[in-house]
Formats: sequence, C-alpha cells, structure tokens
Amino acid sequence: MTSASTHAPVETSSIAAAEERLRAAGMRVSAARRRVLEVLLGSAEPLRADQIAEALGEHGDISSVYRNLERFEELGIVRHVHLGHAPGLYALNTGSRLEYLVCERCNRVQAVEPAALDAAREAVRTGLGFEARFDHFPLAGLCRECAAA
Amino acid sequence: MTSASTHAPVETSSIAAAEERLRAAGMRVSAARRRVLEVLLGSAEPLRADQIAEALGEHGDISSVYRNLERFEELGIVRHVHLGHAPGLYALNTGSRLEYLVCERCNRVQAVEPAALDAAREAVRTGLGFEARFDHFPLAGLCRECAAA
DNA sequence: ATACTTGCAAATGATTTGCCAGTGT
DNA sequence: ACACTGGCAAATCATTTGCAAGTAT
Repeated sequence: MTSASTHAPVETSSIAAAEERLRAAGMRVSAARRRVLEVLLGSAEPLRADQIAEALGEHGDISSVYRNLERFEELGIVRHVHLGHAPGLYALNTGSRLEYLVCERCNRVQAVEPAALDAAREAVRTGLGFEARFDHFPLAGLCRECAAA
Repeated sequence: MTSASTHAPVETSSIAAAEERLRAAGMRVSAARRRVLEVLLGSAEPLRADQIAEALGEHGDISSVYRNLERFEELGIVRHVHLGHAPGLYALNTGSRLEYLVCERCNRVQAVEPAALDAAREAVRTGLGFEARFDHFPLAGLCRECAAA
C-alpha cells in the first residue's frame, strides 16, 4: 500500500492506520492525537468535541480537540454530522458511513444504512438532478410515532 | 439580500391579520413589532435576524428582534429555515411554504414547491415510515453541476 | 534544530437572558 | 395603572484564532 491518496476512507478499526496516514501527511503523532483517536474508536456513537475533550482528562483542551478533528477530517480519518440544532458529532470515518433521520418533534435520531434511502435518493436525482446525502446533514421530518399525532 | 424599504405597494392585509393574531393572543401591537412584520413582508427572501435589525434603523435591537421572531413563530405568523451552516432565516408564514435543497459543495440554495419532493417523501414514508420535511432543515447533497465533478 | 503542536486566553458569531425604563391597552 | 415590551449590557453556546512554550522527528 503505497497510495498517496489522502481521501480514501480508513478501512480499519486500528489506530495504527490513522497514525500512518498522519505521518504520510507530514503531521506528527502526538499523545493528544492518539488519545483523540482512541476515544473515537472506543465510542459506539459519534461524540461532541467537548465530550472528547472531557474524555481526555485533565489535559483535554477543547480548542486542540477541534483543531485535531479538523485535521483528521481533512485526511479522511474522521467525519462529523449535524443532527438537528445540536453541536457537531464526530466519529472515525469507517468504510460504512451511515445516514441519519431526525424527528423534528421528539428529536429521536435514527441511523440507517445508505441503501435504506436509495429510493428517495433516486427520486430526487431523477426529479431534480440533485444527488441527496444524509450523512452530514440528516433527513428531517416526523418519525412514525410523531407523524401519527 | 433585498432592500427592506420599497416603493412597491405594501400588502397590509397580511400585516393586519398578523396584528389581529397578536391581539388575540393578548400580545401588544408595538411599533417595533409592526416594523419587523413590514420588513419581512417587504422581502422576497427569508432574512437573518441581523438583517431585520439593521432594516429597523438606529433603534433596531437584535435581541428584541429575536424575541419577537420567536413569539411570532409561536403564533404561526413567522417561520424560520436553517440552510446549511448559516444562521437562521426568517420569513412570514404564508400559505405556500417552499422546501429547500442546499449543495454541500457550492452552497447554492434551491427553493422548490413541496410537490417537487413528493416522490422522495413517498419513498421515505413507504420505506421507513418517516414523514420527511425539507422546509425547516433542507435536503443536503450535491447539485447537478457539483455532482458531475 | 526546527517545524509542528499544545494549552491557555481571548475573539468570534449566533442567539439568549436579566434588568429596568418605557409604552400599549 | 399595569402588565407587557424595548433597548442595552452581559451571558451562553459552539467554534475559532493568536501566541508563547513544549515536543516529535
């Protein structure tokens, strides 16, 4: 693997691959960066920047966290989502990127495989020539329960 | 960004209706409120709170603008949209509510009639039991031009 | 050695809140 | 009169930036 491409998703759950990508980009592998990656890897769900900073302990500085998340994102190591009005949520960029539905009434978040929204995507593409994505900004509306009311 | 002051005839009907709603709710019809309504009525596109405050002139106070927009929204007189990362945009709540598409690459905003997204809405409803809405949070993705690249 | 990074403070942008004088009813 | 409002300052929340000291390579 000598690829110099920087935007292919990280196909691994290991930190080592991310570190290699950092070095390949001429960036340094610091303890703070390793810890951020560990925290993200250890979480089942996307996290807020302040949650990550807190998880880093006493030395968790939120501005450094934001800075590193931004750099990780430029390298394709990390992705973030905006669910409703809430602050951004960050996660490792694994191969399987989920898409999200958010209920505007109960605020419940539903994560689905992209295939679940392919029909809708196709409808938008054929109707408006627009390629819909629900992995950064979610699809908003009313969940089944709230729509009933 | 359209000029709020206009030489075109102002439709006072919707303002009058809004004022009536205010009175019905036990709220007062102040000069500041009337002016906010006039500014919104005079604009072809939704406006940011600071644009409204500026349009009010020297004594345009943004916190009052936010407070009044919030109250207007509770009464159904006004509604707001979040287009991408930008601040909220406010408009009078007319009968015809548009839905929005935002390109994540070029940030272009496309306003469409709800019918244009009915096929997509139907696909989401039948597939996931979710009632999609694109009038508060827009549909994000890539516009035709950006999708080509 | 020398960039790159960190941590802290301070700035920013959007929105909200506290307070009190002012005004609509 | 009286409660509701407006304006101003200050607070909040999420995020960004400046900078001096620290560290990876």
